[in-house]
Formats: sequence, structure tokens, C-alpha cells
Amino acid sequence: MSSPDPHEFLPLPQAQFHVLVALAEGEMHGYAIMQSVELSSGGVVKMGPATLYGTLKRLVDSRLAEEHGDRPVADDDQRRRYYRLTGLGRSVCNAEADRMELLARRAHSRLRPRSV
Amino acid sequence: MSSPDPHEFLPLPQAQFHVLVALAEGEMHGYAIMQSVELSSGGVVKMGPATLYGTLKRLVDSRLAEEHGDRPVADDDQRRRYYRLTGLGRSVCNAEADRMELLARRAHSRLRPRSV
DNA sequence: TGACAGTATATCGACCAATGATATAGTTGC
DNA sequence: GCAACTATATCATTGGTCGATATACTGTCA
Repeated sequence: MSSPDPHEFLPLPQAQFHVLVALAEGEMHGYAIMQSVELSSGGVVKMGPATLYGTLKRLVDSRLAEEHGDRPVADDDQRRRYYRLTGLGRSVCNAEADRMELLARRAHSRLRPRSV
Repeated sequence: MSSPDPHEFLPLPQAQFHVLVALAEGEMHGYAIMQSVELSSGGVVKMGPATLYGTLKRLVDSRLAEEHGDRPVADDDQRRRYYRLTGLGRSVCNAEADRMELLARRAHSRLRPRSV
């Protein structure tokens, strides 16, 4: 049994990528993901609950993320549901980041062509 | 009269960004954009006619791209409709590329944290 | 010259993703 | 005990994407 090729998931919908990048920081619960996305995008990307929980469900369904039952020793909140990346999720996130960086670089080099 | 802030267009839908990046290479007609996107993404992004022409219409409506009537001297084809970036389109494409590169870098640094 | 592959634009309908609004309830601080 | 915040969840709608299909022009070569 081999896991599927990460490249089959590309290109990843934007919301899914944002959630994966947040989870790459470490395991996290839903509300924290919302805050992380908004914060680390400088407020440009605002993810509401509908987008977040819908996206989270899709990521779990496609095995890029998973819920787990480990409760933190301190500062717990019973309502929280914790999520983390799967191995596949890490690969896909990495592959998508590669693709995006390449695309962004291409855009930059075309827009401000210096020292041609 | 001042043009709108490029940041109001962010985040840009993926298809729109791909078309802007293609047009950043130079003015181009629709079919050439399709080929450019597929080619320069290594075949990962395949843009069909429905996505392309719908996206092109949206870009023109929001003034990020414009059609123009300059026909090439050689190798013309009467059916072709040529498009190019507007000044606003360049700014938006550049701002979106900045955002994406930052996001991709963040993803990479979280996924393979070395020499922290 | 007529058949064919490729080029080029265009639209329909279906599907999936994203979003704003709203709901419900637990938690924290005062 | 109340207000603000935290946290998850779903509904209904909109918007974006896509496969399929249509139409017609161009270039090639037999």
C-alpha cells in the first residue's frame, strides 16, 4: 500500500493551502487556524467559520489533515477539536509551496526584468 | 482621478493570476494564454476554454487587462483577439506575487526548518 | 480539392469552493 | 450574573472552475 502522489492534489484550492500552512506550524484547533491565517496574512485573507470548517472537513476527507484526541495539559478548552497534518498533507503542502514560489518568481521576473 | 488600490483585489482567484502572469510576458491572444499557462506550469495547470474566456472577461471588466486592436505585421490570424495588462493589472499581479512568495516561503520554513 | 489536424473563440450546464449570516453554547473576567 | 470573547457548526447563496460541445478559420499534404 503506497500513499497517493502529492502532485495529484495540485493545484490546491487557496483556502485549503492556507489551512495546511497554518497547521504546518504545529497542531492547532479550528479557531486558532482562523486567527493564524488572518494574522500571518496581515489581514488580507479573512477566513470565516463557513470557509474554515468546510475546508477542514475536505482536508480530513482527503487525508491531508486529521483530528486527534491528545488534550494539552494546561490551557485546555473542552470545546476545542485539534487537527494536525498527515504525512501526505506535509508532502502536498510542500509541493504546492514549490509550485507557488516558482509561479511568483516567474511573475516577478516578468514584471521587473532587470539586468537583461 | 486615482486608480484603485491594488491590494483591494487580493487575494486573486488562481485562474486570474495565471492569466495575468501569462500576459506579463507580453501581449497575447486567448489561445496562446492557454498554452502558456499549461506549458509554464509543466502541465500541472490545464486551463480549458470555459475557464480562460470567463476569466478573461472578468479581468477586462475589472480593468486588470484590456483588449487592443494592434495587429501584428506577420503571422496574423483574423480570428485572434489580443489582450495586454493595464497599469493596474501589473500592480495587482505584482502585489499578488509578493503575497504568494511570502506564503510559500512561510510554508517552506515551517515544513523544513533548518538552521533555526 | 477535399479531407484532416490544429488553431481560435465562445457558451451551456453542472459541480465544487468560498462566503456572509446566523445559531448555539462554553469560557473568562469583572 | 452579565458581557465579550472563544469555539464549533450549518444554511443559503454566490462565484469560480470545468468538461463538453459548437462553430468556423487556417495550414498541410496527398
